[in-house]
Amino acid sequence: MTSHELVFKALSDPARLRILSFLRKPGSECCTFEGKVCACDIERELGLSQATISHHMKILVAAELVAATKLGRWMHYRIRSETFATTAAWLAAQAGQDSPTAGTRDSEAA
Amino acid sequence: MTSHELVFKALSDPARLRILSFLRKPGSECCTFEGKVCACDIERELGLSQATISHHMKILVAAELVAATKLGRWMHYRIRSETFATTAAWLAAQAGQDSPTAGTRDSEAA
DNA sequence: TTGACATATCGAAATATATCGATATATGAC
DNA sequence: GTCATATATCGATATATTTCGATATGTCAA
Repeated sequence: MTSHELVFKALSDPARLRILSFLRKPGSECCTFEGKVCACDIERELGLSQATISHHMKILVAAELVAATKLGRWMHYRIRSETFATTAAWLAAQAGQDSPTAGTRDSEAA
Repeated sequence: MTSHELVFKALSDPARLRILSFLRKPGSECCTFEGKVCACDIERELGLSQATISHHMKILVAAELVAATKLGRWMHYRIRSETFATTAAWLAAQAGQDSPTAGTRDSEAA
């Protein structure tokens, strides 16, 4: 599985999209620190079990959409903007004719 | 399922990524016409059954990543660049602080 | 060390997805 | 009309994913 595939798979689940949205604008919950959010906050926000949140976070971290830091007992998570930007650039290249692999044919008219 | 979710789910399968790549640079196959590619070409290229290709094309069209046109007995497909561009822009907005829903907190340091 | 708590992992159940062969539908040729 | 061909749909199977409760691991406090 390519890295882009990993990212797209990570983005194709509603629970994980909610997690990412929450990471961008968390409330003022118990464990939140410097814009990083702990797993317990996400669990409360999403209303899913602790095991399920842990599973989703693992997928988001593997896709490099989220960075994880352990602070004592707590895991703190934050968005990894670089990955969003890289993926956006890849998609934009797919939209245009600017990819080095393109050029043999015109597949774009509308 | 949101439209972005549909797109990401469509992009998270290796067969469909191969189809999109082929649509961008098809060979000079039998049914290809004006940069549009027929289902039989994709079937030959991917080495999957006709039923499976039909299934994947339906998903790509539903996600609006591909446009389909019926020409006689043939379905002709082409990339829909707008959707790639729109999705790229959405991802870029997720990466930055420029979303109107953001701003209450700093979730970006690296 | 013991106890409490945050998170990870395990095993299982429910649901979704990818894939195929078989068949149905639609279109062009005759 | 009948036949051949291109694609769609159906039904089945294999695999993957989401979710949970239970349990393990790791860390802090006393």
